[in-house]
Amino acid sequence: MATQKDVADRAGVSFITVSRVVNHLGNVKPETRARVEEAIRELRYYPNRQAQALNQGFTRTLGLVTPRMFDRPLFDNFYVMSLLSGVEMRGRELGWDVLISTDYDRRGAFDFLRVWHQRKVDGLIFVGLGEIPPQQLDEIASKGIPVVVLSDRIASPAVSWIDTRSAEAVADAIDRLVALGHREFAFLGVTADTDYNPNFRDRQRAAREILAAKGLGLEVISAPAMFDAGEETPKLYLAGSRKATAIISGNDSVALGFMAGLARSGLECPRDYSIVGFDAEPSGRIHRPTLASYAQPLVAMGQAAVTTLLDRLGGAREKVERTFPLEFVPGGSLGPVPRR
Amino acid sequence: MATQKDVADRAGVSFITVSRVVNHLGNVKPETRARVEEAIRELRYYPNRQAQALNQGFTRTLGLVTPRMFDRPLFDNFYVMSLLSGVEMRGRELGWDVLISTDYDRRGAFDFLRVWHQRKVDGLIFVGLGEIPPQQLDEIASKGIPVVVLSDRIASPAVSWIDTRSAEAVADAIDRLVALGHREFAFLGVTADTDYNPNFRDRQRAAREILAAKGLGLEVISAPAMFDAGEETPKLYLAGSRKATAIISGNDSVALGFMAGLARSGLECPRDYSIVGFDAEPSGRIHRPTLASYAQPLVAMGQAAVTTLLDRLGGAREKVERTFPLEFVPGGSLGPVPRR
DNA sequence: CTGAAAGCGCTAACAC
DNA sequence: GTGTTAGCGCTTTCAG
Repeated sequence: MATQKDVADRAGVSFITVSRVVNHLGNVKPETRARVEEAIRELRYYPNRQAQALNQGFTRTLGLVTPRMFDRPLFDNFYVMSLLSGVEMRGRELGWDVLISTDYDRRGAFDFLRVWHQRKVDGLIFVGLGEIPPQQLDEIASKGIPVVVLSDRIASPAVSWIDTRSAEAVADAIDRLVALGHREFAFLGVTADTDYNPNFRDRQRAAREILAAKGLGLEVISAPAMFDAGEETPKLYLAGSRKATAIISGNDSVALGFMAGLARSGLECPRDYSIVGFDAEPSGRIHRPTLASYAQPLVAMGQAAVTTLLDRLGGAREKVERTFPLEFVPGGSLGPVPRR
Repeated sequence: MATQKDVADRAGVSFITVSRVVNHLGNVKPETRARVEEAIRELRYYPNRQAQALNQGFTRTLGLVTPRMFDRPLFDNFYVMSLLSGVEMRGRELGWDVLISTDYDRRGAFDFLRVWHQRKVDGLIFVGLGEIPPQQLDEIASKGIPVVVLSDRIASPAVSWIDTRSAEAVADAIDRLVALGHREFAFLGVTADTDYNPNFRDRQRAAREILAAKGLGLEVISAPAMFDAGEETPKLYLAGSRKATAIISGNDSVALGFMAGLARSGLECPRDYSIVGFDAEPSGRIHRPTLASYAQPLVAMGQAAVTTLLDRLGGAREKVERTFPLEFVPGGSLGPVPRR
């Protein structure tokens, strides 16, 4: 592990000259520079970022924080994975590494800010956090911790956020379904995730409001957990007194589980009901019928989070609120209201 | 950002006492300890890991290195995502954070070891690297860089690895297909990825050898890239003179693309051909027919990589070679050989 | 143009 | 039991 001192010895200069060469600053005679650069190459010297960080106060690392990223490692990660892709891509472009910080504890016990306090990262991107405890929000504000939240709108003036315009998409979905003759709507959610997952919460709320404005109601079918969507939500649907013909699902994976469950009871889509999801994940393209859905520019959102965070680290103080549109992805899961 | 000194001032002791309390070592009078602990809580003091790392020489962070993790951010990440899940879970359990390090450059230009050289991490887990340039292997060996490779078998005595027993699964698949009467086999690969992706390479090689031992041949159908599998491999298959009835696909996502492509030409599975994949990803369960596949214990492999790496960091010097079995996941994509 | 000194926050070794 | 000194590798004054 070569240090600046080793390089300096080899090049016959003092270590401070090495520092200048490495950081491209100060006046260094070209030939001195050349000698130093050669020594750097020979010794495969890399600046020790721990030491740089200790000195300069920043690490060029950003933290991606989520309390539940991997609690279903094999299933519902299309969403977070795509965001992570965007974060990682833009970070790499700009020379920043990404540290992943997760936790499996109950919400309250999860210290979202740990890696920042430890000075492992300079700023934080929160994903899928649901509610941030007020105490931690206060701390973010009082200490000026650079935080950008993905996929939720945070009231605190200290926290910037990036979100999608879910309500627009929900309105679009309802228009399409109404045009097909549907009048009985249900929202497919997950109990544990609905108060946890801001996307589900926003979509459900938007559906209720938009339908109410049209004089229509919204039944809510919530499985106890995302994982049970294929088992429980179909049962709940079948047990209901009146059966909605138009289903808006919190996301695609819940929708696909639901469709599979109903198929086992002989209910087919779009013959017996229509359904639309969110995320436009690849599984929905493979399913028969294909699942109508709303694609979110997740990679672009991850990239925007990095840009926003680095602006903040660069000195920008204003809160940033940025929304992205969703795009309808047609599918065979939408059809005319069944006669009955 | 409170430091040990701040805590010390508040508790009326010297900073070294704070250090002792934080690290639970040395003799500290219980009441002194209590006062210090209170000051720590009041000031929300966290040890600065940069400084600790500089001093102790380690960071309690490990690097997950892949040169191509996100170059198809939206599609073929079930595999890497699951490995990452295992790495992250086990790391968290043991108090280690995970730094993601990727690159989009051509292989040769990618400096796999950068984050280690920079002392941002203590050890590295490589995923999906294909070939590691000999020069970097030499450096790993000569500098004793702690590296564990996931999903490939590295000859270098300096590098431990974790892999699956692909050949066993290929043999099992061939047995099943032969039992169904199939005699004409093809391997579905990806040109760009075959010499890149050790899994594809191993599976193709195993298929060739096992079939040769039975006196059977293997046609190879390789799309130019993973992304083109749904466009190009069906064309290549249809253009071939004799059509294999038994297809072994490098992984599930290529298989699903292939099936969709052939369906457009009126060829149906399992009526016209049988196909088996690898990874057992959720999309294959959703597809009709369901895709027979081989599940890999990816999360467990990621966990094993962390354990192996930490053993190494703890002083273990022996190279570790560990293999995991694959498990057959039945599917409707296997059927008797078509009469023709 | 180059070097010497100080200090980032922390821990290890050695006093008292 | 507690404090002092030195130093991890680097950058930032300030000198020469």
